[in-house]
Amino acid sequence: MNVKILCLGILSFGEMTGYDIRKLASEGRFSHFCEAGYGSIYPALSQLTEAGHVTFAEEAEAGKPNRKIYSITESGRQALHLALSSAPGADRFKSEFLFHSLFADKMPDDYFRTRLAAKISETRATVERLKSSLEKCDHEPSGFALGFGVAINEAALAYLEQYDETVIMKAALEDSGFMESVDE
Amino acid sequence: MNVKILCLGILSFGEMTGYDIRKLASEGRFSHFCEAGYGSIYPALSQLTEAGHVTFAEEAEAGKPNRKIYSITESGRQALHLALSSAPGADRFKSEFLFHSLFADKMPDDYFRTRLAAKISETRATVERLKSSLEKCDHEPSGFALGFGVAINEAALAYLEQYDETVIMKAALEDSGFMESVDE
DNA sequence: TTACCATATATCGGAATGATATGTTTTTTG
DNA sequence: CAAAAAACATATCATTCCGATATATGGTAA
Repeated sequence: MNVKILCLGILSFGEMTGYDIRKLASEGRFSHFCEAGYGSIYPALSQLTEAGHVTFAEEAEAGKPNRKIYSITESGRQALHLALSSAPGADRFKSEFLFHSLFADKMPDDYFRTRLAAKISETRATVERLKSSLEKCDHEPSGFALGFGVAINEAALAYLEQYDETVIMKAALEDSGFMESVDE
Repeated sequence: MNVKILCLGILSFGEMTGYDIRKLASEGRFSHFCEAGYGSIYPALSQLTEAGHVTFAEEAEAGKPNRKIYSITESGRQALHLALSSAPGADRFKSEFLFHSLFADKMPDDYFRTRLAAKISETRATVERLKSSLEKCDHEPSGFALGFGVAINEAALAYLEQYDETVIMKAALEDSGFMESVDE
């Protein structure tokens, strides 16, 4: 998901600074399906300015250095429209947690249980955050995207919680010496 | 998710070529939570060889150019263990589809419906693929990861299908002129 | 008052992405 | 059966992206 198109898309909702764009993209209401840091946003905005797809008004208040408020141009809207016209690339999910979990059997006993617990509370927090964003949201397309986020995170949470219970049960059975008496 | 650690992790399951690693990472049973192409795997393997974390046996059969079968070394296992010891980074989900969907109301009528339909069949295929992998899988940790993939993709599918129905209903109502008669 | 956090811009090295080049073997299909 | 397509296998390269860091100010909490 090209950062330039991402910037154009976000700016199509209203003018703002590069700082604001980063906030929306990596903390705000778009952050559950995209990600972009300063290191990609500022260069993207420079290139977009050069190409005439955005312009900025420099605000030079007393003391404060400079504050560039970017806004999308007509040519920028056309570029965005063009990008939206071709089919979107495939979704991609990356999970270091799942990667780590592959080696659960080669790591200390508490390894997986600790990570699972952390993941559960993290996911719970994500669900809460997305739900409250969804409640406040009056823009239908954003609501659709937020709803998607809620749906998959709730499913993830349910899966992890269910797994957690079976793990706890297993551990209890092993501790009580029940497994050995059955296995051997 | 560092490609070097990814390679070490995959090689910890058995020796194989760079080609095989790419296949597992971007088509195989790990591909639903990671992604790596030749452009990152081959350099990673070179660096890992230099560092002594992997070694390779060059197979020079008649005609065939070269086939490097990589295997992890003891130092590689230690490096992997070390990487696994620190907490995993946050999961990240990127969706061009959701990004595109943000602009549904500014695009032609059939725009969103077409993309939604495509996404639904794509997701259905993903669910099927993951489920069949899960059935064949006898490695418990991999089963956990696959189960996670099934869970979130099934949730995504359910969400999209439900949304699709409401979209179809709305379109039908609008076409029949029902909406106008109510709205005005 | 000292530290810390939010605002805001910007750069830089290292890493990853995506496409492409090259060449062989195996499989499919007309 | 031959031609075409797909799979096998390594490798590089330009562009893009990531993560950390530098800089500077104003507000707020310890």
